[in-house]
Amino acid sequence: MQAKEPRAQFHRAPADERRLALIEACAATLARKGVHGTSVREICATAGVSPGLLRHYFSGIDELVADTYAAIGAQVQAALNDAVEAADPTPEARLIAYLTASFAPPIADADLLSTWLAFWSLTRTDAKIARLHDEIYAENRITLERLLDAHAPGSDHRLTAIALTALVDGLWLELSLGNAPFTPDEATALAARWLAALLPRI
Amino acid sequence: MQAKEPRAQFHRAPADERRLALIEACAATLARKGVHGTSVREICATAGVSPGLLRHYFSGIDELVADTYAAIGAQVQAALNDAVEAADPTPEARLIAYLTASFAPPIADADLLSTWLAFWSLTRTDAKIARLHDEIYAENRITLERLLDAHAPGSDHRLTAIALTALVDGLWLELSLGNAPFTPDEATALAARWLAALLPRI
DNA sequence: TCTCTTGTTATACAACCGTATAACAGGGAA
DNA sequence: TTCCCTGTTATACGGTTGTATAACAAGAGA
Repeated sequence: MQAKEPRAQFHRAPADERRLALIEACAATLARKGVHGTSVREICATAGVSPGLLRHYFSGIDELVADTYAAIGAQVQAALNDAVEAADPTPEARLIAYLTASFAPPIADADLLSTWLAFWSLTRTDAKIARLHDEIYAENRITLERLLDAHAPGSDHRLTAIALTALVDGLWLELSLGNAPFTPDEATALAARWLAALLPRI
Repeated sequence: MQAKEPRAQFHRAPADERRLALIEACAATLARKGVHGTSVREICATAGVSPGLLRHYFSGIDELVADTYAAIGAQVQAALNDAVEAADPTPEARLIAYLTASFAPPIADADLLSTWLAFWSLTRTDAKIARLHDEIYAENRITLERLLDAHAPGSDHRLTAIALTALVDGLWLELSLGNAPFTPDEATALAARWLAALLPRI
């Protein structure tokens, strides 16, 4: 004699709220389970929602992943901008703040890196993710070039921005990947040193 | 009336050869299809072999992926060492050769990066991959420290090695990810500049 | 030429995948 | 309080996943 299970209770949420919850669950799942372990069912379980609901808000899992990349990218850029605004208002302090924010929370975060790595790897497979990657990195580069121009007006900062981004990314990567044989403070000092080498005092 | 298909022809290969073929097929599949698209059947199809054979040489797909990481890691390290040996025998030339080899084939390669990104992302999920990552990066760091010590004996090169590795990794990443707004030559020049800044002439 | 080992294929299996569909019920509108 | 819309759940489907198993045949040894 099998008693029929009653249908689970639920509550109706505003569309924005549900979309955000699914995006956050997607990011968390990518971080904790990797690309391989991220499925519709896993994401929806994390969001505390039945699997079918995903397709009520997104055309499919690929769209959710892309939207998640866009959201996380905007979130990182916002954290970088916050660090700049919180710094002393001199051009140099703002520049240093932008560069070294990557070595402190919320950017130096193991889960964020895991999610980011998943996106990087998808870049080679998924054309939409690749396009988002280009947009996100272009915006980051433009912001950095603007800060460089405020500090040392007039010259072309394209290569300088590339050089700084590469070092910061490399340090952030090893730092957040775990077991890195250096501290955030050392990373900060290296970034400042690289900046000084690239922009010698006139 | 269905004619029974005859069983496919095959030839028996030495164990080493088959293992290598499967490892190469695994790397190629990770590069072209990503983690998501890499399955037992896909790998074996690439290797031109029936799906069951994978488990004759490896305990499962996870072991094959780990062995592939080890093989690719050794291959990269060998390419770096080759570049050093091909350089002029001065300590400085050997050091520069080691650093800039990442911006030329076979290391600056889109497929290699794709595979490498897949491994990076697995680092957070798979403990065996994480251990391999630590070993590979430790060996890379030790080699670099040795080259640094030959060039500037006596001092502690731990942080210098970290700084150089981070910049080279960051440049290699953006370069191989595609659409990078800089050339391999510019990357080489930046690496040399960073080295000069870190090791000022006495 | 024949035999025997074993590398290889073929097939089966349960579990999972993303998606489609229909039944249900939460909760605002009347 | 009642109604009705629709956000949500439940279930089903075909396809794919990793792995287990048995049948087969390649090719070396006798």
